[in-house]
Amino acid sequence: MEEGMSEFCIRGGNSGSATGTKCGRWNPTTEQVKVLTDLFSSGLRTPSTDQIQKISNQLSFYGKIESKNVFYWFQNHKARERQKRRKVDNDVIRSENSISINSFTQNFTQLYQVSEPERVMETLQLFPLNSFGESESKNMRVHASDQCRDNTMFSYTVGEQMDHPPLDLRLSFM
Amino acid sequence: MEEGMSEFCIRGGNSGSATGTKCGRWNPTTEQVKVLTDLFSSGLRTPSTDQIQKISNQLSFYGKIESKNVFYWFQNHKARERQKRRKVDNDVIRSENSISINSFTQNFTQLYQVSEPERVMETLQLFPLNSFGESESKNMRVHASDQCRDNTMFSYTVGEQMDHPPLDLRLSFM
DNA sequence: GTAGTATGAATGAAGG
DNA sequence: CCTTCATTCATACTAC
Repeated sequence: MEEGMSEFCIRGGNSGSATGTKCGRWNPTTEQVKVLTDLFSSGLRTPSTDQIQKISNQLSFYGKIESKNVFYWFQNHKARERQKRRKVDNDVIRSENSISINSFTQNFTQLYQVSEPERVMETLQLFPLNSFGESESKNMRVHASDQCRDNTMFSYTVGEQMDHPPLDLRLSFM
Repeated sequence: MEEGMSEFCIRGGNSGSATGTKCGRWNPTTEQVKVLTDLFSSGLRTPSTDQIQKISNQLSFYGKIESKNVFYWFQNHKARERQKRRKVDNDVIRSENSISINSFTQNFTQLYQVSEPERVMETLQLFPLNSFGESESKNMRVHASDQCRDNTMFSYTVGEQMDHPPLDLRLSFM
């Protein structure tokens, strides 16, 4: 079944991300993950094809990557963020409601901290006209227009350790 | 990437599962494992969010647990059973190719003991301890169609014609 | 204390 | 978007 695995990727510029393993699937480097994460926390959630292309192109500097990897990354990240929030919320609710057998153990149960308080905004210029506050209301989903592919301009620059060209995702027609 | 998920667990109802150690990750008690295993062998393989919540809630009687633990448990258990079965199948094939016939009894049992009826039982009241009865589908997902394509604002659009058909750009770069 | 194994957690990749 | 599968990483546990 798995004979067709094939493909070794030497992981050229890998710098400590994961154990350099033979990969049949994309294994992002830490830099790639950082950039993607920054983009995400900057509000980018569903990049357009153009943006995907540009991001992918830029990230290829750090190692092998394809557009679909970027696409999937955003899909997964978004979905899991949502899923996590949902599960955690429910857990908190449940634990508040339930009797809690051992009292104090459950006292400071899930502090959880859904990561990413914010702390970003290094040098990202983006969204000329859209707040991207990432919802804060737990059970509500309806925030008007999640983010309508409006982010026409999306310029990203890493401030630290510049061994790569700055990411500029301006769309073509701008 | 780390969430701040450390915490420790006192392992409330622990009764001999493992050496009670401080844990950075969930460490199920024997009772919890037993219940989960029972559920699994009853045919439950992919519990819904609702079921996960209930199971988790019930299992919290035995010790600290979160819903994601239940979720992962089922994911892993199912996956590993499948994995095991796959391995067995391969062995069977191999042995069939090489030596053959007389070992078929053994292979037979191996092959067929794992298959299962895939039925979902919503009545998992194996736990007489809590009476909660409401099955509130609190998980309602508004599914607000946040589909705002390009024509969000300027919707004076000519006629009915959208700019383009609802193309799925997923395949464009694969 | 090291190796090996069982298994919790995470995530890339799809499918629908 | 949501769900599921496959693989992999990380760690608790056991045996030596």
